[in-house]
This record gives sequence, C-alpha cells and structure tokens, in this order.
Amino acid sequence: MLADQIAALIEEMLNESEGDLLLRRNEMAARLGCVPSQISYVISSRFTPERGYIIESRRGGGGCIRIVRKQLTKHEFLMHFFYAIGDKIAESEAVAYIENLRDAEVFTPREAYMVCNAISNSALSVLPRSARDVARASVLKHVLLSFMN
Amino acid sequence: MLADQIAALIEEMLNESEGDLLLRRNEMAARLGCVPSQISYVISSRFTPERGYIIESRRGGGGCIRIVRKQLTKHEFLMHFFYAIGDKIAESEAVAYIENLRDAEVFTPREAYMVCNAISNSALSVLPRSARDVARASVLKHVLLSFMN
DNA sequence: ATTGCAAAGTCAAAGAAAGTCAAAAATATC
DNA sequence: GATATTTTTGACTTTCTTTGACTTTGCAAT
Repeated sequence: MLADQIAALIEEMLNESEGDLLLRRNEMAARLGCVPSQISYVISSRFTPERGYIIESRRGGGGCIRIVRKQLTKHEFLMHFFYAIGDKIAESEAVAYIENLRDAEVFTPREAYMVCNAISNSALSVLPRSARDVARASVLKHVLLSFMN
Repeated sequence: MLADQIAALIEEMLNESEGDLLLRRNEMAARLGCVPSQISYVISSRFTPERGYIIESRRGGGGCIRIVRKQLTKHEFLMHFFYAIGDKIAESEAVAYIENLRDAEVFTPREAYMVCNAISNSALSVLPRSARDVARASVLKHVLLSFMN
C-alpha cells in the first residue's frame, strides 16, 4: 500500500535526521510517483501529535514541511525523575518512584510490576549489600532513559 | 463442513508462517469460493483469545487480517528461558533472549526495549566487571518471574 | 503595491477492504 | 420429532486509501 511505503520512508528519513526532518511535499510526491496530497494524507493520519510528532509547514516558493519526533512533556517529566534518583537508591524509595510513574501513565501497570521486580532486593541479592543501591539506581535510570528518545 | 476446512487451512498457514500470519479476507474467500464474511465467522468462532490467538485487522485499501498464535503454555515457555539463562549471562546473549521473547509476544516492543536497557552493560557499569553478568542474569530472571502467575 | 508563480492545504468523491447482523439452512442434542 | 446450536449467506456499514480539483499562502519581480 502506498501510504505505508510513504510512512516507512518518512520514518527512515526521520532516523537519518535525528528526529528533525525537513521535506518538500511536491518533490517527494514526484519521487514516489504519487499525488502531492497523498503526502499530506500520510502525515495527517500517521504523524499526529497524539503519536508524538510535531508538524510545521510553510507554503509558497521554497515551502516545506517539518516533522519533529519528540515527546516533549514526557521527556521533561522523565528528566525530573532521572535527576531525583541520584547515584544510589533503596528499594522502597525506588518503588515509590515507579508507582508515581505508573500513576502518571508513563508505565503501564504491567511494566511497573516488571520494573519493580527487576530492581528488587531479591533480584540484586547476587550482589554484595554495598553494591545494591548503586546498581538499582543505575538500572532504574537506564529504564527511564529507554523512554526518552 | 466449510468452516472446518477454512480453519484447517488457516492452521496450516499459521504453521508455515511460524505462528504469525497475514491474510487478505477477500482473496482467501475467492480462493475457497465462499463469501468473505465466512472467513470472519471462522476467525471469530475459532481463533479466539481464549484459545490463544491474537487477532488484528485493518480495513480499507490494502487492508488485511493478522492472526498470531500465542505460545499457549506461556508459563512453560518462560520456564524454558528461565533455565536457559543460568546464573550469569553476557549482554549480547541476554539481548537475543529478549528479542525472542518479544517476537513471541511475551514482551511488547516497548517492554523489550526497556528490559534491554535495564540489563545493558551501561546500566551495570557501576558494578565491577566480574559482577555484571551475574547481576544481569538475576535481574532478567526476576523480570521473567514477574510474568509467571 | 500589484501581479504571477510556486508551494502547501482542504475537501469531497470514488474505491477498496474488513466488520456486522440477522435470516435461512444445516447439524447436533434430547 | 422438537428444540438448540452452529454454519452459511448476503445486504449493509464502517474504516481507510487514493485522487484531483480548488483554495490559501508566501516569495519575488515588476
């Protein structure tokens, strides 16, 4: 299907441009042998703010469309936690953070449960006591990082 | 009976596609000389979530139906991984396991990504080298445990 | 300022494919 | 044999895609 090909191409271009892409609608349509409004359709049906994209455009000579992939609010939100965690953290405190993130719908309940298990004392019992809080902080921060791109 | 033939065909196609099948409803109906809604009927009466199948579909041009056969014995499936991991595991090997679990739809892609980050060398770099593979195995097994029950 | 061209935006119609539902037919159960 | 369940069918609905005509906006030359 045409729309999917176009979406795939845009994704690819977005990756190459680190999530900030400028494109010319007519040029792209010509390259793909489709009608220009098809590009508009794909963008409005797939690259929505709801899915974490920001769209800007300019008409007229030299006009273009800008597509930015970013979860601004969530990103900032996560950053806040990221700094709050510090370089070591106890299990109970970590669990509290995770519950906050679940309540804020950054994590699904299932994910929250999973992370709680991953950073539990039980999971880290293979380490010397002194290393556990440090490992826990690092693992938790990496989990948060995995949601930040 | 028609419905049974169709179900048998779908089973066969599922086997050939390793449990993840895309099919076009109209095409299949034409091939079997039946009405398209018959395909819908078979899917909704036989390939239900209760019996371990996941159904997705898209309408419109290029639309299709996706049928995924979940590992019915999810618990056993997880157990297999649990034992395979052992008491220490390298990052690359762990990532391979996680990708398998994602492909088997035990993890969502998002969860898989999250777990990969949680057990990365980067996340465990706060530990002495000798402790990393041990901690990784323990964390990963605890994540799996969180899905068993 | 006016005009002309070069983009991108909008919208509605047509087409493509899957979903729904209820009536009719076939089977199973008692 | 009567009743209940499952299957089959097709008309109708909903959703998604494609296209093209028309509109709006911006730039640049006059």
